This record gives sequence, C-alpha cells and structure tokens, in this order.
Amino acid sequence: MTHTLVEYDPRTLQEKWQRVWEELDPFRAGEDDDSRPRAYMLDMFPYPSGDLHMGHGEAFAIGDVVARYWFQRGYNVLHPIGWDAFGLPAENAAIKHNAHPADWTYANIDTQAASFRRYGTSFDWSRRLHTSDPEYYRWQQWLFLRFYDRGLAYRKASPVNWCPVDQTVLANEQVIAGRCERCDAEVTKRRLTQWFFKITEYADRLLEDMAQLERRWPARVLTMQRNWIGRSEGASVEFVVEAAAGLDAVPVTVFTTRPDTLYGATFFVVAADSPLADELCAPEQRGHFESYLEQVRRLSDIERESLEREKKGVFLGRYAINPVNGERIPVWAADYVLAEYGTGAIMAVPAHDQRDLDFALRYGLPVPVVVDTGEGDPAETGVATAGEGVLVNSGPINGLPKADAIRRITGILEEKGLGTAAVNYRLRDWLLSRQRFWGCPIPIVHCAACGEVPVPDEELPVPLPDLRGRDLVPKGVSPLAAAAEWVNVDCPKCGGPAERDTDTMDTFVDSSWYYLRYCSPRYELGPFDPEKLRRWGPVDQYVGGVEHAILHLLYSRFFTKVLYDMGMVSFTEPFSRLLNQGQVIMNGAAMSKSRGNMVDLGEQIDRYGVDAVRLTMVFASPPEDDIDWADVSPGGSARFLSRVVRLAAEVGAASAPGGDPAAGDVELRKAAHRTVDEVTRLVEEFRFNVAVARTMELVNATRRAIDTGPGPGDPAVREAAEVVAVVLSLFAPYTAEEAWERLGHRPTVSKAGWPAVDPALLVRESVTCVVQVAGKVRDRLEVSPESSEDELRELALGSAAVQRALGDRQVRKVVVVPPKLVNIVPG
RNA sequence: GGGGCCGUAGCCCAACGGCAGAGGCACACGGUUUAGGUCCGUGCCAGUGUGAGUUCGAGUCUCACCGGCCCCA
Repeated sequence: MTHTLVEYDPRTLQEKWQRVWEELDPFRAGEDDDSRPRAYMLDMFPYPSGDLHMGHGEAFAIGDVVARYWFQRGYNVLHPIGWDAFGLPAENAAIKHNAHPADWTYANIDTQAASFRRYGTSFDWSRRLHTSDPEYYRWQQWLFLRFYDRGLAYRKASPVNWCPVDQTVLANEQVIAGRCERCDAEVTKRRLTQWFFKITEYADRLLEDMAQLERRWPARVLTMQRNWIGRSEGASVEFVVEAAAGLDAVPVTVFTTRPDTLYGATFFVVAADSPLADELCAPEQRGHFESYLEQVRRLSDIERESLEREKKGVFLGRYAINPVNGERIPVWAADYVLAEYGTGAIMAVPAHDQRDLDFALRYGLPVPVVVDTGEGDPAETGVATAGEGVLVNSGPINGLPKADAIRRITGILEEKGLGTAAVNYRLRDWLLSRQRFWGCPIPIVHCAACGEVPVPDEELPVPLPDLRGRDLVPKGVSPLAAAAEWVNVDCPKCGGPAERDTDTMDTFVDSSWYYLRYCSPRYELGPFDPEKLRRWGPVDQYVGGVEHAILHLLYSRFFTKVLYDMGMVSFTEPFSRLLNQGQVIMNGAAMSKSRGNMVDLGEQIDRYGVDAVRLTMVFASPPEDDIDWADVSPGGSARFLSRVVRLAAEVGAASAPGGDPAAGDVELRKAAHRTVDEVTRLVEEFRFNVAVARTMELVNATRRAIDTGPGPGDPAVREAAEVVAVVLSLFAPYTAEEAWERLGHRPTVSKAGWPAVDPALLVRESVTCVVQVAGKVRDRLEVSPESSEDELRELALGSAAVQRALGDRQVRKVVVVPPKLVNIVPG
C-alpha cells in the first residue's frame, strides 16, 4: 500500500507552511478599494502573562474558525490582534527583578506573538497594537479629556478597598472574603479622592439597548448585565433628623422601593462608613460609634450585603421624623447599608424587609405590620413578609393593595413636597483611578490657583516616566508621585507651579475602545479614523470568555454610547454578536498550579501538533461548554489528520485538478455535497463539533471509495478530497494546506473559496419510511420522497408485518408524515 | 432564598415532537505488516437522572423531585 509513503509530521508541516504564509500574507484586510462585503471578527485580546495557555488555545481556535469561514465565503475580513499590555503583574515582576515593567511585558508579548504564528491564527498582523504603547494611550488620554469636557469624568471622595500591605487600592473583584487576593492581608476601607466615569448617567440606555442584542448575545450575559445595573423603581422620601445637643436639624433623603410601607418604618439606618453617619453622630455616642466603625472597615461589601451574617449597628443618639405620621424614630449606624448605594441611608421597615427585621429583633426595635399578606406576624416568626397584601395601620392608604398603595402614597408625598417618584440603580460610577505605575497616566494637572487643569491636546501623550525596580515598591501613593521631575510642571493655564495627577487608569479603560482603534491602528489625527470605522464597525462577531460578561462588556458598551453621543461613531452597540467559549479544565476542575493539574499548550502542540490540538478544541464539545482535557483525545485527532493527508496524496497521485466531477461516482458526489450543505449550516450555528464529525464521515466515505469503490482516480473522489481540504482549512490549517498541495493546487487553501452545493445532488431518490403500529416500529418501506399521504397509507396497511401486528384489531386512526413515517393506531 | 443552564453507552458528544447513534475516545476480535503507539474491517455497550402529564408518538414540550454548574442575594 502507498500509505506508508506519507509520513504525517506536524512539526515539518508547520515550519513549511508558516514560511509560505509569511510570504503570501493572506489574511491582511482589504484596502478601501476592496469591493467585497466586509466582516469584522474579534477575539478578546490577551493579557501578556507568560505564554499562551490552553484557554487561549480554545478561544482563538474558535474565533479562527469563524474568520476563516468568512474568508472562504468571500468576505473582506478584519481579524486583528493586539495586547492588553498594562497591568499590575508586570509591575510586580519589575520590582522582583529590578527591571522595567515594559521589559517583562514586551518579552511576553513577543513570546505570545510567536506562539500565535505557530498556532496558525488568521490575523492581520499589520494592525497589531499594544495598549502600553504611547501611540495608543495618547489617544486614551485624549478620550479621557473629551469625557472630562462632557462632565463624564470627575473626582470625588469615596471609600475604597485598601490593602495595607500592598499599599494600594483594590477593585472589589480583588477582595476575596475580606482579604487581598495577592498577599492575603485583611483589606480595609479608606476614604480617598478618586476619578470616576459617570456610567450611571447611561444606566437606562445600557438597559434599553440590550434589545438590539437579544438572541445575538448569550441570554445569561444579558441577564447578568441587567442584574448588575439593578434598576429599581420607587420613591425618594425626605426625613428630617431632629436638632439635638448643639447639632442642627439635618434633612436626609432616602430611596425606597416600598413607599407603601412608610407607616411601618420604626428606625432609620445610615451606612456606618458614610460621612453622613459621622455628621449625625451625637457627642455622647461618639465613642461607641468610632469603635464600631473600626470593625466595619474590616468587612468587604460582599460580607456586608450577605443575608446570613448577623447584622450589627450602633445608635447615634439622634431621631428622625417620619414625614407621613410625624413619628420620632431612632437613627442607627449599621454595616448592612452601603455608603455608595442610594444615598447611604434607608428607612427601616422591619415587618416587610428581612434585613431590617433581623436588625430590629437583635436590638429590640418594634415590628409593626402595615401590609397584611395573610402570613404570620414577622415579630414572632422572624420572617419578613414582602409579598402582595393589603395596607393596614397606614392612614390614607389603608385597604389598598400594594401596587395602588405605592401609587397613592407617592402622589401624596409629591403633593406635600416630601418626596417624589424615583429610580435607583445598583450600578455605581466607575472608579478608574489606580495608585499604580504600569497604566495610562491621567492627563490632568493640579494647580493651586486654577484647580484641575486638563493637559492641552497638543501636549499629549503624557508619557510614563522611566521608573523601574525599587522605584515601583508600593508606598501608599502612586509610584508616579515620587518622580519629582515628572510631577512638577507649569500650569497649562496660568504658568504657575503645578503637579501632574499621579494616578493611572484602570486597565479596563484600555480595553473599552481597542476594537475601534483596530480599524485604523496607526491613525495620528484621533483615536480612530472615522471613515475607516464607518467601513468596519461595529464588530460582527466577538469571541471571549464569560468572565468578562459584566465589567469589560459593560464598559465597552458605555464607551461606545458616549462616542456615539459625541458624533464619533455611528452605532450604539460595539459587538453585534457575542460567543462565550467554555473553559479548558482537567479532571473535572479548573487548572491551577496548586492543584497540580496544569496542561501546557506548548507541550500539547509539541506532542500532537498544532492542528491536532486545534481540532480537538473545536471537536470536543459545543464551543460554549467546558472541555475536560482528560476526556478528549488529541492523539485521535492527529491520526485523523494523517489519514486526510494520505487520502489527498493518493488522490493527487491519481488525477490532476480540473476534471469534471459530473463524470464521477454519484453516491460519493451526493455525500460530498450533502456534507458541504450541512457543514455550512453547522458552522454558521457555531456547531463546530458536529461540523467536524460530518467532515470525518466524508473522509471515511472517500476512503471506502478509494479502497473498495471507483478508486483514487475517480473525479468524484477528487471532488470529495478537495471539499475535505477546504472545509478542514477552518479547523486544521496546516493539514488542509498540505492536502491541498498534494491534490495538485497552489497555495493557499485558505483562499480556495467555499465549495458550491449542487441542489440536484441533495435530492434523494428513495427514503426509508418507518411504519409503526401503536408507536412501535413494525416495518420499513423504501419509497419515493414524493410519495403522497394516500400512497403511503395504502402501502403501510398492505404490509404483512403490519397486519401481523394488528391481528384482529380495528384501525382507529392512521397518522402519515410523508415520506418518513406512518403510524397506525388500532382501536 | 430568587433566577437560569445542564443530566443520552465506560468516556466526550449527535439525534426538524417521528427508527435513540452521526463522529470520536477507550476496549475486544480479525486482516495488512519484518514490526506497530500504523492502516483497513468487524464487534461491544445505553432506552435518555427519577416520577407524573400532554400527544397517534416524548431524549425533545409541561410539572414535581434528585444531582451538578452558573448568576444574583
């Protein structure tokens, strides 16, 4: 046999075809004169932490299938790559090795870029960008200033998570059970003046525009975003805290979703760490309050909001007046109300809110019922009743059901000027300052005379100073503050002495607009060329992990809307479609060094070859499911690919391109055309695992045709082999290229074009009709696909097997589904 | 506590409400081969987590329960 003549050596193939692809550069996006329809495929760009890992392997294999399919379908495809290159790990590495964060970052980027090239991803390398390049962050600073101009970037004092060991603020996600995720120190709260983006101003549009994404984004991502934004309707109500012992009366507005329960408010709670608590505290309670506050600062928000934890608080020695009935209710400071949520103060209605009830029972506060829901008394059961019911003990709204009561009481509050209908959001403004070095500097100068002064556009970028090693050790303020030469500047406005803002931006800012920059990555007149963006935007297909379901995707949507309002982009949603791939796990658990179950992508590639690894990634399961690497078989994929090359070699040796397939074996032709038809649909539905299975079937059928059918020289065999090569170019580009060459074609198979389907070859001349009696299969008939209902009924009733099964029973009903099925229902 | 997703052979996964099996892994056997971690072929195994319901017909639709995962509390 000839098969021993073909050695499948992935390493040789990879080296051979990488050189050819470098030469041909087949995936460069077309220029302005390109008349093909355009398509924009984007993978979430990687963070350069060492080399690519298994997760990258899966995500980029999936994205590449989509991009390569579009190439084959004749689209002008934009499929760029870049790096999310700022971030803390580089800074830590720089401190450890007494180096510059850029050293570590760009070395890793080079490593990953080389790995991507080996992985055969169909990128347009000419558009590569790194967010840490001054050419990139220059325009980020420019965008920041436009946000600033519009009042969407502002500074305010706010309590933030503070790690006393690392001496820096932490994002909420970096606080695990009250401890720093990196050094395990207990995280405290600190009040700092920080920069924010006013994303809350866009809360409603972020919600409303999700209508555009329905059925195009995974439903769970949309749900998560809705929950995160957390819109709730209710009322703002003004309570007045009475004057006391040398302290003035203070009006305090609270938000409530249940204004109908106002008559049931028996105490008033302010967040312990809010300035309001400090302001309200009566002198005689000061000592208790301060020691309590110290405890509260140790808790994370997640712990504070938890229902399970016992709620604690301290009386502030003041009373608030309930505006609807004039009752005096005590004011407490507590930890279960968050300073940043709403106004940081609530009216507590213990009978109808579980958290308020827990608190009331702990401190012996009254629990009057104002909504009769027919359930037990919360004061006795310990269970708050939040459901539907009729109002009681509530003056003018007595007897009304909940919804009517809410409307009525809101109207009364508005008439009397005590409150108003209001909407509240769980979403908070985006805290973007970081006391870190390796990020985009905030282009603001602080002048004693002029205050905040934006750096003039023509002076951008504000570059990072050259700090390295020990300069970067955390000291409680941004490392930039120690760079005196950099910090001290003349005020752009008055020319007097001034200082640069020393914080850098959250790296989520970097990733909020990179997809726009790809359209014109070298543009020097703005963040992007509006003409190019009009041509390419928005992203047609975005691929990445579900871990970015909220933050990155929400921030990017926010940026797009702001830029839309500025007239800079013409669309309001950046990513028309989203696919979340699953994770690659090992033995049922996420890979981690501590578990010792890491699988290295490079090692897998060394052992099985790029194509076998890529094929395994897409064949293992539907893209959104996790892949347990212990369950799959890259070795099996490699064997399949070697069979493909051998098949192509045999066919290439027996015939040359350009024959007439119509002269070939018709059964194989039908199989090939059916395969293309099905694979087309499957790829468009992201059902890559099934598409690969169909391709395997065709390979098997072609093998049989060679060995026991019309032989390798048959034109249908060639046609099938060519279909296999083109289809496989989506999944296993090296093998496909080699097969294409062995079939006698010039490179590159990636531009061969998607095979056309001949509809005549999809028609079957006979189909199997299943005949059931009472739902059980009793006979099978070979019939024409055009058989009529009557014909099939006659045929079925005439079947000997059917008659046997029927016995002497009468036929009550015959269900016919032409041409596949007849079900005879006996009486 | 609320919401959502998922349970099909030893394993990963297919199956417009219509014959439960496409593909692969593993295993066994036969053939090819000097050899086999090659190739070709054959075989093997579940009645779809459990229990009801709708239907001529349910893996698929409905409800409850069990188990697992995710999000929000």
